[in-house]
Amino acid sequence: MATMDKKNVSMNDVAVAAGVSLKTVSRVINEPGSVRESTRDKVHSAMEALGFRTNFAARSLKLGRYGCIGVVLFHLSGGAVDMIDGIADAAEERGFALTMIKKRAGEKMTLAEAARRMSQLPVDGMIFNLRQMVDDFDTFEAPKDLKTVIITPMEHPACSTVSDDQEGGARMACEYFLNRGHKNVYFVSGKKEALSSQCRMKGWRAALEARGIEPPEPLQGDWNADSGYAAGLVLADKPDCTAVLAANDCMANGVMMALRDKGLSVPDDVSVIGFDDELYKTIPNSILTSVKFRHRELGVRALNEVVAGLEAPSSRSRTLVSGVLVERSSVRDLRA
Amino acid sequence: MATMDKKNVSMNDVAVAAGVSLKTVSRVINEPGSVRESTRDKVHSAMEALGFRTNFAARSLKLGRYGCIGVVLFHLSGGAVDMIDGIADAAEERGFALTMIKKRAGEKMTLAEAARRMSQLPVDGMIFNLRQMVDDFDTFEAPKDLKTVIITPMEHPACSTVSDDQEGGARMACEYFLNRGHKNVYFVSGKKEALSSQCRMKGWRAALEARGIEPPEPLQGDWNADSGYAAGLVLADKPDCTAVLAANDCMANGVMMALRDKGLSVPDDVSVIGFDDELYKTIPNSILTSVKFRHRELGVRALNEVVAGLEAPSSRSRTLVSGVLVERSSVRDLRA
DNA sequence: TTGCGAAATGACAACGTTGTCATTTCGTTA
DNA sequence: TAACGAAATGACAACGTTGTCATTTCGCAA
Repeated sequence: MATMDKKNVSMNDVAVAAGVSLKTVSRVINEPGSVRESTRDKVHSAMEALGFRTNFAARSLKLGRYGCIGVVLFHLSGGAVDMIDGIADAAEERGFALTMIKKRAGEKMTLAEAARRMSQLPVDGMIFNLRQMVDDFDTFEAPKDLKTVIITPMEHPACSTVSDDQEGGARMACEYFLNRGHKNVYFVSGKKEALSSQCRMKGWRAALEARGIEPPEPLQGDWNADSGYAAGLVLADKPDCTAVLAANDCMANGVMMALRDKGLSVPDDVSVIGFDDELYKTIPNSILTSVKFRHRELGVRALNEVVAGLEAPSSRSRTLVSGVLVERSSVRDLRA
Repeated sequence: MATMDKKNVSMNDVAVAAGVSLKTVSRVINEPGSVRESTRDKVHSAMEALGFRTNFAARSLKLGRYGCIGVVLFHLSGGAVDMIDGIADAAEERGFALTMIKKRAGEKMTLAEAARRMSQLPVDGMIFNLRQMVDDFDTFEAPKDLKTVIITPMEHPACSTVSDDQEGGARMACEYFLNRGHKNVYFVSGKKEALSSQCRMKGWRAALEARGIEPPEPLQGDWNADSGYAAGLVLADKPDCTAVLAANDCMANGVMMALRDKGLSVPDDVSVIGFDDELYKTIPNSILTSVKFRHRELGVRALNEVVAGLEAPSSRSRTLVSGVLVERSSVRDLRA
């Protein structure tokens, strides 16, 4: 509606239109209480008429901060949606926006590169989502003035980290088996480069060894049902196999289908636990007991950790978000 | 290593340290060819020693652009990961970062609000991901200087839109049935507020009506397998039901399980097609034929559309990304 | 009405970069 | 060596906002 000659409407334009000074316009925006109502109205009308919007660059230049948190996606997988959702919601709540960059498919990216790129963008702090190992993990030094949080199950010497307690979740599942009279637990892994698979395997090993049980050779899967099915065929022939822990629900389902095809029943002959609790979405009346991680919570924690550390970027903490065992009927109690 | 007295190292600091002028430092960064090599080296050393990083705010203030594209997530669901992945990759390739905000869970957000918030952030253009209807959709006017692309199956009077061809995909699936001798197709819908479900239903209707077939009453589902199972139980009792189109793979699987439990075989007795082609991840040896949309491609197109329109924000286009029918064996050819 | 303190408003510099234009330095030819 | 054009470098303003400090206006009591 209004005349639109200049490209961008500045506070000065508003000030002239409203017949007040530049500073008064600034005050109307940032400290409205300190401006007389009649003046405020004039300014508001002028802003409306001219279609004024604060200039982000000028504002942050003056303030020395952006109100944005950087997010680097090294890897974007299924569970990442909920995590991003958590990050975004928490950011929203605390008045931050997100600035996002991503490792390009097929390209390598080190933490140092990611940090260098991010630090040229509008960010007050940053979150790295790191689900696979990266070359310079141990040697990486974060910019001293930019709080950096890494979402990863590994511990970092200098940066704060946040992670699902993958290891604890796996231990919990194993103990659930063992407490119900199972003498051993077989394991089907995910893709071997995935840290979550590695950690789940580690937790499984630890739980067995804690009870003096020698862990059997783990079966290698690739997250998908077919690899679980293949593993299930192998396991069906092992007479001592009464309990199987699969590194995700899809493979767990593959295992169950293979067992069934081999004439075995779950849970009567073999008990199974998976991870992620998502099978119920795809399988009606799903019976699979599963370890569920709270990815959303993970994102929330990561963002809060960054925001909390904005003033003290070199602080360091380690947060573990515990998993939950969602019980259904795929585990038999052998003591009964 | 270097002394760190000031909070931020500016070009001026570098210039002093290198014994050159401010402008020369600027040139080393932006037009290295125009600076003598010996000078360039001095400046580079100084930058290194002081840990200089260009100040985003000052730079964009001067340039009048940010190199960032805004992304508003009205709704974050499963398929969104791949789309975000596509947006992020395409952005990366074209040298843009992403600025992201999200509708808060449980809160309403209009397009106008989203645009107002985004236009105060560092963005040169923006993408709205809109998978449900929003109050001000038809009346919304985008900021005249900010290219706006909406990812949505609906047509917008003023903004460019990008979408999967949901309707076309559904038509394609129906015709696939009809061309194989089926006389009718039943439909199981997703959540009714979801635009994708609405469009899939619309395409299904259109395909049947185009052949003079009266579409049967659609069955209401909620995307999950259990609702598909319930629908399957109903359909199993309909003697004229030889073909079922389910609005996603999970429900399709539910339908198939119900049919099986009712003693019917897929595809011998009833044929089934789903959407999204993701069942194979969860079910070993999956037989389900499914319409797959290229979400990644969708994201890439959306980003490219924004970038292409940066100079002419008021331009308007409509992009449809076609789906693909992934054939497996869940459809019987009745003509054989 | 005058005087006074408080409230409201304004003038100006500064944030760190890049564009414009002027100046210096260099390499070459007469 | 002098003179010249090209290459390299520098001085200064400008982008649009906010902080500091000075000035004006207001409401109220004397």
